[in-house]
Amino acid sequence: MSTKTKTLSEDKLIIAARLLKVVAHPVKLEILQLLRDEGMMDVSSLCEKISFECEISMMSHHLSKMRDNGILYSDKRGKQVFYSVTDSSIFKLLDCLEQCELI
Amino acid sequence: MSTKTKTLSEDKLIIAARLLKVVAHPVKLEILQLLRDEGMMDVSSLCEKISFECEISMMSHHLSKMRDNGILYSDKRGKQVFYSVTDSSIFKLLDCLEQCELI
DNA sequence: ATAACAATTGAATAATTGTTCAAATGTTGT
DNA sequence: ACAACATTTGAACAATTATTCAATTGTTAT
Repeated sequence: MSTKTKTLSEDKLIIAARLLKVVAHPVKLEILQLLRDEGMMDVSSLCEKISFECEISMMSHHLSKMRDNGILYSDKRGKQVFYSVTDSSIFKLLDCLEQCELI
Repeated sequence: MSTKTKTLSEDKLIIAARLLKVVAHPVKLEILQLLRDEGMMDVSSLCEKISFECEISMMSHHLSKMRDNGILYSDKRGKQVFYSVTDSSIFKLLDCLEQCELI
Protein backbone atom coordinates (compact mmCIF):
# COMPACT_ATOMS: atom_id res chain seq x y z
CA MET A 1 0.00 0.00 0.00
CA SER A 2 1.40 3.34 -1.03
CA THR A 3 0.04 6.85 -0.96
CA LYS A 4 -0.15 8.39 -4.41
CA THR A 5 -0.41 11.96 -3.21
CA LYS A 6 2.68 14.09 -3.28
CA THR A 7 3.25 16.33 -0.34
CA LEU A 8 5.00 19.65 -0.50
CA SER A 9 7.95 20.17 1.82
CA GLU A 10 8.10 23.03 4.27
CA ASP A 11 10.21 25.07 1.84
CA LYS A 12 7.88 24.46 -1.07
CA LEU A 13 4.86 25.33 1.02
CA ILE A 14 6.46 28.70 1.73
CA ILE A 15 7.13 29.27 -1.97
CA ALA A 16 3.63 28.11 -2.92
CA ALA A 17 2.06 30.42 -0.36
CA ARG A 18 4.05 33.36 -1.70
CA LEU A 19 2.96 32.57 -5.25
CA LEU A 20 -0.69 32.37 -4.22
CA LYS A 21 -0.42 35.60 -2.28
CA VAL A 22 0.89 37.38 -5.36
CA VAL A 23 -1.98 36.29 -7.60
CA ALA A 24 -4.71 36.48 -4.94
CA HIS A 25 -6.21 39.65 -6.35
CA PRO A 26 -9.13 39.96 -8.78
CA VAL A 27 -7.20 42.18 -11.19
CA LYS A 28 -4.15 39.92 -11.19
CA LEU A 29 -6.31 36.87 -11.86
CA GLU A 30 -8.00 38.65 -14.74
CA ILE A 31 -4.63 39.69 -16.15
CA LEU A 32 -3.66 36.01 -16.25
CA GLN A 33 -6.97 35.16 -17.88
CA LEU A 34 -6.46 37.81 -20.56
CA LEU A 35 -2.89 36.68 -21.23
CA ARG A 36 -4.11 33.12 -21.53
CA ASP A 37 -6.97 33.97 -23.87
CA GLU A 38 -5.33 36.64 -26.00
CA GLY A 39 -1.60 36.09 -25.61
CA MET A 40 1.02 38.71 -24.82
CA MET A 41 -0.25 42.20 -24.37
CA ASP A 42 1.02 45.69 -23.64
CA VAL A 43 0.13 47.64 -20.52
CA SER A 44 -2.40 50.02 -22.07
CA SER A 45 -4.27 47.22 -23.82
CA LEU A 46 -4.53 45.31 -20.57
CA CYS A 47 -6.00 48.40 -18.94
CA GLU A 48 -8.58 48.73 -21.68
CA LYS A 49 -9.59 45.08 -21.73
CA ILE A 50 -9.78 44.46 -18.04
CA SER A 51 -13.29 44.55 -16.61
CA PHE A 52 -12.19 46.24 -13.40
CA GLU A 53 -11.33 49.88 -13.34
CA CYS A 54 -7.54 50.06 -13.26
CA GLU A 55 -5.26 53.01 -13.95
CA ILE A 56 -2.07 52.52 -15.94
CA SER A 57 0.06 53.07 -12.88
CA MET A 58 -1.82 50.48 -10.87
CA MET A 59 -1.61 48.04 -13.78
CA SER A 60 2.13 48.58 -13.96
CA HIS A 61 2.47 47.85 -10.24
CA HIS A 62 0.47 44.63 -10.62
CA LEU A 63 2.50 43.53 -13.61
CA SER A 64 5.88 44.25 -12.08
CA LYS A 65 4.96 42.41 -8.90
CA MET A 66 4.06 39.35 -10.93
CA ARG A 67 7.23 39.73 -12.97
CA ASP A 68 9.35 40.09 -9.83
CA ASN A 69 7.86 36.82 -8.62
CA GLY A 70 8.68 34.96 -11.80
CA ILE A 71 5.13 34.66 -13.07
CA LEU A 72 5.42 37.10 -15.97
CA TYR A 73 8.14 38.46 -18.16
CA SER A 74 8.23 41.67 -20.10
CA ASP A 75 9.50 42.56 -23.52
CA LYS A 76 9.96 46.16 -24.55
CA ARG A 77 9.11 46.92 -28.17
CA GLY A 78 9.41 50.57 -28.96
CA LYS A 79 7.26 52.64 -26.67
CA GLN A 80 5.28 49.66 -25.49
CA VAL A 81 6.06 46.89 -23.04
CA PHE A 82 4.49 43.52 -23.72
CA TYR A 83 3.83 41.09 -20.92
CA SER A 84 3.26 37.36 -21.03
CA VAL A 85 3.53 34.40 -18.67
CA THR A 86 6.92 32.78 -18.14
CA ASP A 87 5.39 29.34 -17.78
CA SER A 88 1.95 28.25 -18.90
CA SER A 89 1.59 25.89 -15.93
CA ILE A 90 0.24 28.90 -14.06
CA PHE A 91 -2.90 28.58 -16.19
CA LYS A 92 -3.71 25.35 -14.38
CA LEU A 93 -4.44 27.52 -11.41
CA LEU A 94 -7.16 29.28 -13.41
CA ASP A 95 -8.61 25.95 -14.56
CA CYS A 96 -8.60 24.84 -10.97
CA LEU A 97 -10.46 27.94 -9.81
CA GLU A 98 -12.97 27.58 -12.63
CA GLN A 99 -13.68 24.01 -11.53
CA CYS A 100 -13.71 24.68 -7.81
CA GLU A 101 -17.12 24.14 -6.23
CA LEU A 102 -16.49 26.92 -3.76
CA ILE A 103 -16.46 29.48 -6.60
CA MET B 1 -13.94 28.00 -34.25
CA SER B 2 -14.74 28.27 -30.55
CA THR B 3 -12.64 29.01 -27.55
CA LYS B 4 -12.68 26.14 -25.07
CA THR B 5 -11.43 28.15 -22.12
CA LYS B 6 -13.91 29.32 -19.55
CA THR B 7 -13.48 32.77 -18.21
CA LEU B 8 -14.44 33.85 -14.73
CA SER B 9 -16.79 36.82 -14.41
CA GLU B 10 -15.86 39.89 -12.40
CA ASP B 11 -17.84 38.58 -9.40
CA LYS B 12 -16.23 35.17 -9.54
CA LEU B 13 -12.78 36.68 -9.84
CA ILE B 14 -13.44 38.54 -6.60
CA ILE B 15 -14.58 35.35 -4.87
CA ALA B 16 -11.64 33.39 -6.28
CA ALA B 17 -9.19 36.03 -5.12
CA ARG B 18 -10.65 35.95 -1.63
CA LEU B 19 -10.38 32.17 -1.53
CA LEU B 20 -6.75 32.27 -2.63
CA LYS B 21 -5.96 34.97 -0.12
CA VAL B 22 -7.33 32.81 2.69
CA VAL B 23 -5.21 29.77 1.83
CA ALA B 24 -2.10 31.71 0.77
CA HIS B 25 -0.20 30.85 3.92
CA PRO B 26 2.26 27.98 4.43
CA VAL B 27 0.50 26.68 7.54
CA LYS B 28 -2.93 26.82 5.92
CA LEU B 29 -1.66 24.93 2.88
CA GLU B 30 -0.12 22.28 5.10
CA ILE B 31 -3.37 21.97 7.05
CA LEU B 32 -5.15 21.18 3.78
CA GLN B 33 -2.44 18.68 2.89
CA LEU B 34 -2.81 16.93 6.25
CA LEU B 35 -6.59 16.82 5.99
CA ARG B 36 -6.27 15.38 2.51
CA ASP B 37 -3.74 12.74 3.51
CA GLU B 38 -5.07 11.77 6.92
CA GLY B 39 -8.71 12.84 6.91
CA MET B 40 -10.52 14.84 9.57
CA MET B 41 -8.42 15.83 12.53
CA ASP B 42 -8.75 17.68 15.81
CA VAL B 43 -6.92 20.90 16.58
CA SER B 44 -4.22 19.45 18.87
CA SER B 45 -3.36 16.69 16.41
CA LEU B 46 -2.96 19.23 13.63
CA CYS B 47 -0.59 21.20 15.85
CA GLU B 48 1.48 18.10 16.52
CA LYS B 49 1.64 16.92 12.92
CA ILE B 50 2.31 20.21 11.23
CA SER B 51 5.94 20.80 10.32
CA PHE B 52 5.82 24.49 11.16
CA GLU B 53 5.81 25.62 14.73
CA CYS B 54 2.23 26.62 15.50
CA GLU B 55 0.57 27.21 18.87
CA ILE B 56 -2.94 25.93 19.51
CA SER B 57 -4.34 29.43 19.52
CA MET B 58 -2.77 30.26 16.17
CA MET B 59 -4.01 26.96 14.75
CA SER B 60 -7.51 27.78 15.93
CA HIS B 61 -7.36 31.17 14.23
CA HIS B 62 -6.22 29.58 10.97
CA LEU B 63 -8.93 26.95 11.13
CA SER B 64 -11.75 29.32 11.93
CA LYS B 65 -10.73 31.65 9.15
CA MET B 66 -10.89 28.78 6.69
CA ARG B 67 -14.21 27.67 8.16
CA ASP B 68 -15.62 31.21 7.95
CA ASN B 69 -14.71 31.18 4.28
CA GLY B 70 -16.46 27.89 3.58
CA ILE B 71 -13.34 25.82 3.05
CA LEU B 72 -13.56 23.76 6.25
CA TYR B 73 -16.25 22.68 8.60
CA SER B 74 -15.95 21.67 12.21
CA ASP B 75 -17.58 18.93 14.24
CA LYS B 76 -17.40 19.00 18.00
CA ARG B 77 -17.06 15.56 19.62
CA GLY B 78 -16.68 15.81 23.33
CA LYS B 79 -13.77 17.99 24.25
CA GLN B 80 -12.29 17.91 20.79
CA VAL B 81 -13.22 19.71 17.61
CA PHE B 82 -12.59 17.86 14.36
CA TYR B 83 -12.00 19.74 11.16
CA SER B 84 -12.30 18.59 7.59
CA VAL B 85 -12.81 20.12 4.17
CA THR B 86 -16.33 20.97 3.04
CA ASP B 87 -15.57 20.13 -0.55
CA SER B 88 -12.70 18.03 -1.82
CA SER B 89 -12.38 20.12 -4.98
CA ILE B 90 -10.09 22.35 -2.91
CA PHE B 91 -7.51 19.56 -3.10
CA LYS B 92 -7.15 20.27 -6.82
CA LEU B 93 -5.45 23.44 -5.74
CA LEU B 94 -2.80 21.38 -3.96
CA ASP B 95 -2.34 19.15 -7.01
CA CYS B 96 -1.99 22.24 -9.11
CA LEU B 97 0.68 23.70 -6.82
CA GLU B 98 2.53 20.39 -6.77
CA GLN B 99 2.60 20.37 -10.57
CA CYS B 100 3.42 24.03 -11.02
CA GLU B 101 6.83 24.62 -12.57
CA LEU B 102 7.27 27.79 -10.57
CA ILE B 103 7.32 25.77 -7.33
C1' DA C 1 15.47 70.24 -29.40
C1' DT C 2 10.80 69.60 -28.42
C1' DA C 3 6.41 67.44 -28.00
C1' DA C 4 3.57 63.45 -27.44
C1' DC C 5 3.14 59.05 -25.87
C1' DA C 6 3.94 54.56 -22.92
C1' DA C 7 5.30 52.92 -18.89
C1' DT C 8 7.85 52.98 -14.44
C1' DT C 9 9.06 54.61 -9.97
C1' DG C 10 8.78 55.97 -5.27
C1' DA C 11 6.82 58.01 -1.51
C1' DA C 12 2.77 58.67 1.28
C1' DT C 13 -1.16 56.74 3.07
C1' DA C 14 -4.89 53.37 3.71
C1' DA C 15 -6.34 48.84 4.42
C1' DT C 16 -5.78 44.19 5.44
C1' DT C 17 -3.38 40.18 7.60
C1' DG C 18 -0.59 37.85 10.90
C1' DT C 19 0.84 36.93 15.63
C1' DT C 20 0.80 36.78 20.56
C1' DC C 21 -1.14 36.48 24.90
C1' DA C 22 -4.30 36.26 28.58
C1' DA C 23 -8.95 35.40 29.64
C1' DA C 24 -13.12 32.90 28.66
C1' DT C 25 -16.01 28.88 27.20
C1' DG C 26 -17.39 24.31 27.14
C1' DT C 27 -16.56 19.31 28.27
C1' DT C 28 -15.46 15.26 31.03
C1' DG C 29 -14.36 12.74 35.06
C1' DT C 30 -13.93 12.77 40.28
C1' DA D 1 -18.61 21.63 42.86
C1' DC D 2 -14.00 21.17 41.27
C1' DA D 3 -10.03 20.24 38.46
C1' DA D 4 -8.08 19.08 34.07
C1' DC D 5 -8.32 19.40 29.37
C1' DA D 6 -9.48 21.25 24.46
C1' DT D 7 -10.57 24.98 22.09
C1' DT D 8 -12.10 29.72 21.22
C1' DT D 9 -12.12 34.58 21.62
C1' DG D 10 -10.71 39.29 21.46
C1' DA D 11 -7.69 42.90 22.02
C1' DA D 12 -3.16 44.78 21.14
C1' DC D 13 0.41 45.18 18.22
C1' DA D 14 3.43 44.03 14.16
C1' DA D 15 3.92 43.27 9.41
C1' DT D 16 2.50 43.19 4.85
C1' DT D 17 -0.18 44.58 0.88
C1' DA D 18 -3.03 47.89 -1.83
C1' DT D 19 -3.85 52.38 -3.76
C1' DT D 20 -2.99 56.99 -5.32
C1' DC D 21 -0.47 60.60 -7.23
C1' DA D 22 3.15 63.33 -8.95
C1' DA D 23 7.55 63.03 -10.91
C1' DT D 24 10.64 60.49 -13.89
C1' DT D 25 12.41 57.60 -17.72
C1' DG D 26 12.60 56.14 -22.28
C1' DT D 27 10.87 56.10 -27.13
C1' DT D 28 9.34 58.00 -31.46
C1' DA D 29 8.31 61.52 -34.68
C1' DT D 30 8.54 66.45 -36.11
